[in-house]
Amino acid sequence: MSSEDLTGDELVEILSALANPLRVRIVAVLAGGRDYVSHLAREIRVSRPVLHMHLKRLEAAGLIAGSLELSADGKAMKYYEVTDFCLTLTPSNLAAAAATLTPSDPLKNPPKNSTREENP
Amino acid sequence: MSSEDLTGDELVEILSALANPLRVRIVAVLAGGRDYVSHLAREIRVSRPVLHMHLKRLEAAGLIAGSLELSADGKAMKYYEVTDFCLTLTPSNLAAAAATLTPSDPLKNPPKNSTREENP
DNA sequence: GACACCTGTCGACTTTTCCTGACAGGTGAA
DNA sequence: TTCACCTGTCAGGAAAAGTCGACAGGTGTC
Repeated sequence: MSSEDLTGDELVEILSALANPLRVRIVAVLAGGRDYVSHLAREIRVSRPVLHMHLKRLEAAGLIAGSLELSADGKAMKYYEVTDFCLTLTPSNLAAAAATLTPSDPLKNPPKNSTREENP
Repeated sequence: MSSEDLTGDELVEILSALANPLRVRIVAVLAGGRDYVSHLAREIRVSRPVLHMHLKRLEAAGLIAGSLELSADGKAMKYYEVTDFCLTLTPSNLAAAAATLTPSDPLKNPPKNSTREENP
């Protein structure tokens, strides 16, 4: 996973996934070895609902990957591990990514007063 | 500016500064050349108060630098330009940064039900 | 004087993010 | 059955982020 292969939106999603101390810590722990949700929650002292949300966010960004497995005694365990990503952030790199950004979301701008269309 | 020189908190600040489409676009425009606030606001179609906030955020993260100058006709112009940063994000890199994170903020956890310390 | 341009800040509003507590299901062991 | 462990989800509220409009100051030109 390299910086050049990403669209601007994907890059922002990755960056906002990493823009949180707790999520950085999650990635850090998983970088030391794969782990399952409940154990990870005890490891970093957070509740499982919170951890579950952050794991989903990290997985959606493609930074970690989860797999549901069955342990030796038949219990379902969801193991997560990091994907070996490598992003390089430089001004020119960001400029290239910005060129592929969604153009300022026409979905959420106009519902205000739209009196500018009659005056080009 | 390299990834290894940063503390975990600084890294999170940089990441959260970049975790926004508008701010990525600001950096992208400034990567093409320095610019002053009002012109930049027209360039990317945002109001000046909004742009001002985002510029402060980017400057606080050390990604851009502003300098107040006087134009030829005596007007005060605040020019911003990008600093040539270069961050590399990898799992091991994040693990190293996580080791220097502020330890989960003891300032904002306890103010819930504290039946043990009604008398400090 | 009025106007156009530049700089900044303030309060109020809406939206998003984050956390909590309680809930649902499942398995195996005492 | 009861317990301990595993999985997931839901509504509710607190905090932060983002946006908007109006305000303050400055300069120079018509």
